[in-house]
Amino acid sequence: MPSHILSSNIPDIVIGRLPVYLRALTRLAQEGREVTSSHELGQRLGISSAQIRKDLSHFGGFGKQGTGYQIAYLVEQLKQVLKVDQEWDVALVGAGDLGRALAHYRGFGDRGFRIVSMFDNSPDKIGTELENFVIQPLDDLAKVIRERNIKIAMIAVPAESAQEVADRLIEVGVKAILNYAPINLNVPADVHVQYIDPVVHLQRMTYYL
Amino acid sequence: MPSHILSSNIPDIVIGRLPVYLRALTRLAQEGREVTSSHELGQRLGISSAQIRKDLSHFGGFGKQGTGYQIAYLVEQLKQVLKVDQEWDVALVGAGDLGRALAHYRGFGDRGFRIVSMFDNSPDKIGTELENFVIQPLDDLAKVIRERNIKIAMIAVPAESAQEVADRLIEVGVKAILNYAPINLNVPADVHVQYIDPVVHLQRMTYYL
DNA sequence: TATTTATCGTAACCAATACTCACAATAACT
DNA sequence: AGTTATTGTGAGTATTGGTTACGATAAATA
Repeated sequence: MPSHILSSNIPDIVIGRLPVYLRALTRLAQEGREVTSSHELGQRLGISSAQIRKDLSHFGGFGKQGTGYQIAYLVEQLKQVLKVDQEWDVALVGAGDLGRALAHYRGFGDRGFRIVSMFDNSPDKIGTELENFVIQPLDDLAKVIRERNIKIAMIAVPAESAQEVADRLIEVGVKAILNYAPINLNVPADVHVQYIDPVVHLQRMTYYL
Repeated sequence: MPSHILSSNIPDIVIGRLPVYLRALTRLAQEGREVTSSHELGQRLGISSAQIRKDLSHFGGFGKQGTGYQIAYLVEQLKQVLKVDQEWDVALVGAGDLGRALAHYRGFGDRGFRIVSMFDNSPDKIGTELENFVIQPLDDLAKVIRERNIKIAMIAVPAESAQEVADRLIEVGVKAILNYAPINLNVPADVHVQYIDPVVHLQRMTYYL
């Protein structure tokens, strides 16, 4: 077992690829495959086989020379590394079109996440039932998140209120935020943020057209 | 004017930051500000001022020593660089929860994009009116995209059909794809893809929790 | 059993590059 | 005229990201 497992100096870019590997492997498993190789996986993902082997080797030797990788086993190991071998409770703030689409999305459950509560401050939305929970007022946010010890939240509110929502989330212990609001958030160093802004993503491509 | 403007060897990572600068600058303008500095912008975005100046210098000198950057002018210039000083027609494939949320999203118009047609293959969705267009059958995809010369598409269909949809889009000339389906797409080198998978983004953070 | 083929894990290497630092140049303000 | 603020960029550095190569191992085959 490599010593650097604990030292946590593994490049972010490597961590960033692991979920993609995991997704592809899960899909392979769904297709009925039991074994794969770094070559095959690389081909599917447009990544060199060496890169994949090196990335994985940061966390241990998951394969067998001559044979390849047992898919089920590798999936299990990657889930452990990414800490998604458990189910995380997630709070969702904002019940607009996007918030509701996220609430309906069926893809969270089997990949490690479960939306357990949803907040909005619009009177006509509060109290509405959606999936199996009720939309709660923003004022209950602190209480609920503290009680359930929620560490992950998704922000789907307008840009104007996003920073304030983030501040409140962080104050009560949230450490990871998936931000759909088209604005940069200022957060302490120990809080992680991922941004999803379709326009930014589109604008990253138009340059090359 | 630097000579390397044309040579197009500007690192992707730099291009990737420009939309974020643009977004922050637009916001500053909305707040009524007229001038800003690399320091201020950097502080807002958590980036060093030197980095911002260097990024911008790839494309020309947009600021004034001693004064800073005229926000309106810099916005205009960045839009030009990113080619979003025009409005791009975008096709949207998939009219599920997510597709409909995207169709309703008001944030595209003023940032360079306009969804002009929407496709689905479910009989009960085809023909439905949504915003100001009618959901069309997938079989019309080629015709419409060719006619309108659409270069950008968003994919919001299940993983199973995403690759096939991508293939059809590419065949009729689409060069940029924003893929919401949780699967990797195989595309030719001249086609650009950006991925949005909330679960992948969440899994990139759980590692650090 | 010996040989061939497939594949992993990793050491060594290389090159890109990403970012910082420092400073001259310039503008505005006092 | 002097002070302060700020840009644009040249130089330098460290990172690091990725490739290549190869020994080790496993399975298949002759």
